[in-house]
Amino acid sequence: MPKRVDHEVRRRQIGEALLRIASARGLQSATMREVAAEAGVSLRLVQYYFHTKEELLLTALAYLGERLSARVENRIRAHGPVSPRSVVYGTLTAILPIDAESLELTRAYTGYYTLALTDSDLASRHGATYPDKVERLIATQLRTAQEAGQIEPTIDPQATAAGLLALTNGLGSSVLGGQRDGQAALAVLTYHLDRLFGHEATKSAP
Amino acid sequence: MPKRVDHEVRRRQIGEALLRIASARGLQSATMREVAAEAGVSLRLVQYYFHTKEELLLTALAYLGERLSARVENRIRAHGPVSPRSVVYGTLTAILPIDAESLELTRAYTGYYTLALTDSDLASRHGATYPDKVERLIATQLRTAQEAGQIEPTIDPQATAAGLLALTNGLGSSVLGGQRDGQAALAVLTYHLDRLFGHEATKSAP
DNA sequence: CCGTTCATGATACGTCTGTATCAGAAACGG
DNA sequence: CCGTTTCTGATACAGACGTATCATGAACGG
Repeated sequence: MPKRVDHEVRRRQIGEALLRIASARGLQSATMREVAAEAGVSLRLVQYYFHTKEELLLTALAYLGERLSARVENRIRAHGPVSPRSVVYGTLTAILPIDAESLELTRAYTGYYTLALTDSDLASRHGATYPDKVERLIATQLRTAQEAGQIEPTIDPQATAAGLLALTNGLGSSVLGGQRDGQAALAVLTYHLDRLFGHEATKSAP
Repeated sequence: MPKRVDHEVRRRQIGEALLRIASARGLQSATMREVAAEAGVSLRLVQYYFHTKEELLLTALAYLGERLSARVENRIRAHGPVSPRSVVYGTLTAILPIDAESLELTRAYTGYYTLALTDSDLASRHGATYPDKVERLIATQLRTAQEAGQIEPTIDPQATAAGLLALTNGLGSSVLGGQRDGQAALAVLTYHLDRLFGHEATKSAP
């Protein structure tokens, strides 16, 4: 039986093509024909690997989630010694659109986010637990930092974690909207982290 | 000359119908036919008052901006004595989706925001100066509060203002996404304002 | 009452969409 | 070489979209 190609590889190629279109021209421009052209395959093949568009949309969303998670983990590992501050910094800067990859990811994510606001099918068929996970991760790190005496004991870790994540998301929106560039957003985020942790600590991070 | 109706009134009725659809079912559901049905008029009349859909979209966006500005001003005036803290609090809570009106406004705004990310026509034909205005307003208030000794002299008003606005926008996104309700978001915002200003001041605000 | 304005109705056109169906070509394992 | 798998091509269909064009009715100022 001549099974030349891995179906999962083809599906991922097509799914990534959709994400590129969603990032560059918006999710409403990601039609079956456009995705086929972007992936360099025929429309017929897209229908071959994804029987319906909803399946393609959901699969690409799963790929997007995987890439986001992988980026967060990579950024955490890349920021040297594993301290609460570096974990929080790595996590939040992974979400912030400061380079080409995070720009593509956040732009595509915004499209899905807006679609999920009105298409309840997408929201129900997709676990929206991602932001909650990140928020809990940060809250845990803040508690650890508090026990280690690295941040003020009077702060509320839960409220602060929610605030930091919301701050980062809001900064990301302003970057996508063209209100400021990624470096300016990173400066604002760094400023707030500096006020939370010691002022001199963040400067040593790359 | 029998000029029975005010054209501006009719245009506003139709434009508001589009905003209701954009908020409830998304901007992609706001077709000419749907808008006509929502406004209770014929499709022909929508074409009569708006020669093209882009004109309708831009006009409704202008109405949305007016309603947002009016809401901010009303909230500022409603929060009693005009202090920097009450102005900042009123401004930010006007943006936060905590009641029916702000929910509709922020939901419609999100649709336009996402559309503007990819349709450069909309972005160019519309002054995106709104967030900048709000940020400058808050920064000014923070400077005033700093001169009056109401907040710490070591904080950066500009970075703090950008952070507060981004925080509020991020909290709003989490409310729309169903991650938390409006009251929880308001609690997080109040917590951060309490840490910025005196802890006992915000409690007196309604 | 008469003419202008406001408004409706039915209908149509061209385009794009997701989806489906035909046939057929290219590649590779046995 | 043969058969299965992978992939393409052309084409079609029904529906929705923005837009346009007909005719026609209702209301009100002069």
